[in-house]
Amino acid sequence: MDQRVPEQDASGEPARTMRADAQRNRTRILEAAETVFAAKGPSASTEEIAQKAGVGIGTVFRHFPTKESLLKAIMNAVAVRLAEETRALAAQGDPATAFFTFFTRTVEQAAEQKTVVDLLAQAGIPVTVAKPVLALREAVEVLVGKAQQAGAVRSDVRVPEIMALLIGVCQASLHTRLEPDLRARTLAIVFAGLRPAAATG
Amino acid sequence: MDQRVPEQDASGEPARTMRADAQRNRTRILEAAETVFAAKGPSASTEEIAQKAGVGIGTVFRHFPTKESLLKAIMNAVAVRLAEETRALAAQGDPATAFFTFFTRTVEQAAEQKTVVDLLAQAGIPVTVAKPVLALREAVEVLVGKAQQAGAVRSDVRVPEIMALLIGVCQASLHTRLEPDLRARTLAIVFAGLRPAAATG
Amino acid sequence: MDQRVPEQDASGEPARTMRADAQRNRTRILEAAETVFAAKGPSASTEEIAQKAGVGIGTVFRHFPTKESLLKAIMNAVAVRLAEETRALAAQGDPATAFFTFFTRTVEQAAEQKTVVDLLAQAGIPVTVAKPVLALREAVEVLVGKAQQAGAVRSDVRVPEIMALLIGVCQASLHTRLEPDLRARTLAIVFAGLRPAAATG
Amino acid sequence: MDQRVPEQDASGEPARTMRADAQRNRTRILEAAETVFAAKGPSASTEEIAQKAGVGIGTVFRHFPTKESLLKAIMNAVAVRLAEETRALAAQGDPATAFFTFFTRTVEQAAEQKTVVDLLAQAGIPVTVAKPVLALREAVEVLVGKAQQAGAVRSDVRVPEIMALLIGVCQASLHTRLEPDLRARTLAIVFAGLRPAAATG
DNA sequence: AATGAATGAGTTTTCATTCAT
DNA sequence: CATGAATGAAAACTCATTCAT
Repeated sequence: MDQRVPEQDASGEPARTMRADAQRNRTRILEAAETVFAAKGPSASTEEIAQKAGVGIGTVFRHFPTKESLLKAIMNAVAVRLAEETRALAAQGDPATAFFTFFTRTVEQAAEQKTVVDLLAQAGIPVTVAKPVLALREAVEVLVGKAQQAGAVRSDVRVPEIMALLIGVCQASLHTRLEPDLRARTLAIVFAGLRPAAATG
Repeated sequence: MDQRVPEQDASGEPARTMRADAQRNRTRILEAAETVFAAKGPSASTEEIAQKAGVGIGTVFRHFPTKESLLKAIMNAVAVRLAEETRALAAQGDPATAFFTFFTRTVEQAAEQKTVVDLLAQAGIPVTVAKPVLALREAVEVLVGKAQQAGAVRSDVRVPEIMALLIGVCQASLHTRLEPDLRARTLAIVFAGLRPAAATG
Repeated sequence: MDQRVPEQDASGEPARTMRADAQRNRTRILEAAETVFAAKGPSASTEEIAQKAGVGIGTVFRHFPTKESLLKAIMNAVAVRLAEETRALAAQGDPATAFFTFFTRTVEQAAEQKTVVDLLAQAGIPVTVAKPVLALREAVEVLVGKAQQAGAVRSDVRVPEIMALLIGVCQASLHTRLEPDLRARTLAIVFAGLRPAAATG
Repeated sequence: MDQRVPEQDASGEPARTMRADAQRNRTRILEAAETVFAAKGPSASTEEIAQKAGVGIGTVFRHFPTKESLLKAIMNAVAVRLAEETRALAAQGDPATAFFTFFTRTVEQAAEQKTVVDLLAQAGIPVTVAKPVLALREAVEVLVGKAQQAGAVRSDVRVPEIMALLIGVCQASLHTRLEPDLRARTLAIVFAGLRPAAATG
């Protein structure tokens, strides 16, 4: 009677084999959590998330025994998505542009998503990061590497400081709340700093 | 018969004329609050602050009728301090260096002080900021102006994006927690982006 | 699988379909609240009510998100009860007696119940009263109308002043605390004032 | 150096011999308390009273060691005033009218003064009433006695029920908030009940 | 004697987490 | 498994009362 689903995950670590409805609930909770946390930050109440997901609060806690675990799960989910996008960009044509496009796009998303910022903050710390977050980090490394080979990014900069800048601008973007113009000018400075001196002169 | 103290302020707006002991307590509360908020962020409990300040909780609420008002007061206090430091730097010798010194120093402080970050976040938003925060903003403007006249900063960058970067790097610094090396490399990129292209080539 | 109870209400507005235990708790809270408020007035603490009801304080606030809402709920509950009693009296035999019986009985209850008094006070004010309180007001109107048709109450008195007197004597009764004799003499005066002059002479 | 004042009291029990300024403060506190309690009921904060009186809160507590004692003091003060007015009415011309005038006037005052109501409530209870309140009670007795001798009030009614009615109508008047018309009709019923049957027919 | 700052117990309210249904 | 009711430990805030100035 229990229709098991082989787990496609793509949304956090747990879930080995799950009843179909449980799987469905898990997804809905994650989606709701992402929306709510994105809007109100991590202090949003679990109850609200349950409501938005259309499940009882008990169900939320069955899937994620702790609020913190829920937070981690959605970070991972976002990480997976971002990593995918990043890999897609890396696979595309122009290596010189790809990295800057990624950077810009990420900051734009962050302007509306507290979650992305927190996520990136985690990716910046090399300790105890879950696999999906590491995957993101690696995808970025690839992107940067190609950009450097293409001469679009100075060869002496390394990934950690790029992540730091990415996080920083994302967070600043959050606070400056959607001022596309200002965002562009801020990015321009960072990009100027990343490009080889020759490329600017 | 009530020995009054003329109030030196430099630490928040209120307090016209205050009994000496009240003044003392107010200061201790602000210090405690700064420490605690710096360590745990604004969700730290008022009770803890009272304890650290060595006063009853009622005393905290007598001085700051709302948690938010306490938060604002310490933001202002930090702003006053930062603004003073900034002005001092501006008055000093080399305009070409002063701005970069300020930027670096502020980021270093932020690495340990959540408060500074939140404060700067406020300074970045031009809406309804208290006077001390505005004062800080203006002090930065002066500093940047001088650096531009000295040819140390590109003349087309404006203060808002500089504030955005400052906030961003401060916040990133908070998350990367005390990695002086990484911090230096991150700043190097930003500074490279700020300097005129000619200066680099 | 959640045995629902169709709700008989008669005790406040909310609660569409409720789990049996929740229904039980709701009732117990209302009873406790009525007792406690009756004894100590509306400044009694919610905690005490929770204790008397044998539930955690959280449960009280789950059912009544505000102290005020609890207060309103019990007023409504009492109103419902009073209105029912009043209608029952109106349906009974002698219209000439029914009204006076109602008046006397209500005052007797009030002698022990602060709540009833406050409730009646509400019924006396024609502004924004909840439905149950209005229902009570209407039930009284019927009762008075019949008494007037039976010639037991002067035809020129109207309901508002009767409510005012009812409230007044109830409140006085509260303060004079259980002096049945004095209560009777007080009511005698009011009743004499309500009866047609002819009936007295 | 201490200019003592022989105490004219008229405002509560304490105060044997007092420095002139202390006496002044005491009076101002009582006045402020009466205003504030009248407006907000006994739950008004002592701090507010101190402020309105223009004294420090410590001063209030020096004069009235307990909030309750302050409450009692102002009740007494009002009682003294009422008793005086009552005696004045008794001394005047028409005994048949005096009592009804007193009743009406008192109710009118009560419509705006919570204090008067609470005071009268106390007067209704024969236990442990302070002297001034007793004085009021006696003044009313005189008034009623004269009205009865003049045949304006039934000879079988006694003071306690009259006090009960007075309290009741006062309180109702408080709740019905200043509806002069309704107040008049309510009083009419009570007065009809108090007058001898013959007088009505 | 006056002042007003300090105190801390008490009150309302929220929310993560558990558990009976 | 799902549900949502129950729980109770905080947390913010109030206020009568005390006490140093």
